[in-house]
Amino acid sequence: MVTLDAPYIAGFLAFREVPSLVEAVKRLQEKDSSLMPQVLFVDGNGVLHHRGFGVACHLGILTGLPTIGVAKNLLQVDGLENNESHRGQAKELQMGGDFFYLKGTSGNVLGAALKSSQKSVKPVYISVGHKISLEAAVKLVHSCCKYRVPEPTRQADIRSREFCVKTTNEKQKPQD
DNA sequence: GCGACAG
DNA sequence: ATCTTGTCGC
Repeated sequence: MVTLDAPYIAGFLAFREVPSLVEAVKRLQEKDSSLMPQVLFVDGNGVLHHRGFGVACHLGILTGLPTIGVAKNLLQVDGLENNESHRGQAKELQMGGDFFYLKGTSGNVLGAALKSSQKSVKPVYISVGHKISLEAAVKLVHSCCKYRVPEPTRQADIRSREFCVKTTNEKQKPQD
C-alpha cells in the first residue's frame, strides 16, 4: 500500500508514480530477490516524451533494471500527433506484432506503434526506457500480449484494483 | 484565449 | 484516470 501525493500532470507522470514503483521493486528485492524480473514493463512512456525522459526512463535509472514504456495513448511530442495520417498508418497494421516507427520532426525515432494483439484496433505505444533496444522492446511486448495491454501490466492493473476494493470493504465493514 | 492532455 | 450505454462473441 502506498500513498500518492503529487497530482497527475501530463509530462510529469514520473514525479507522481516513480517513488511508489521504486518502493515496490525495493520490497520485492527484500522479500525474495530471486523473483526480481529481468525487465520491467511500465504503464507510460520512456524516451517518447517531451524531454526525452518519461517514467520508464526514471524507473530504469533508479532500479538499474531494463525498462520498456508501454503507453495506451500517443503523447504528442516532437511533431507526432494522433491525427488522420497517424490513424491511417495504424489502420494498415495487419497482424498482431505489426508496427511502425514513430519518427518525430527532429528525425529521431522515439518509439513504435504496435498492434499488440490480433484483435486490437488501437495500437500501443512502445518506447525505450532503459538498457534495451526498441526492436527488442517491441518483440518482447508483443510476446506478452494476449490482449491489447501486455499481460504483466494487465494483471497488475486488475489485481491492484481488486486490492483497493478489498481494503475499502475491510475498512467499512461494521465491527461485531 | 485555445488546444493539448502518458496515467 | 472514471463513468456509462450498448453490442458482440464465447
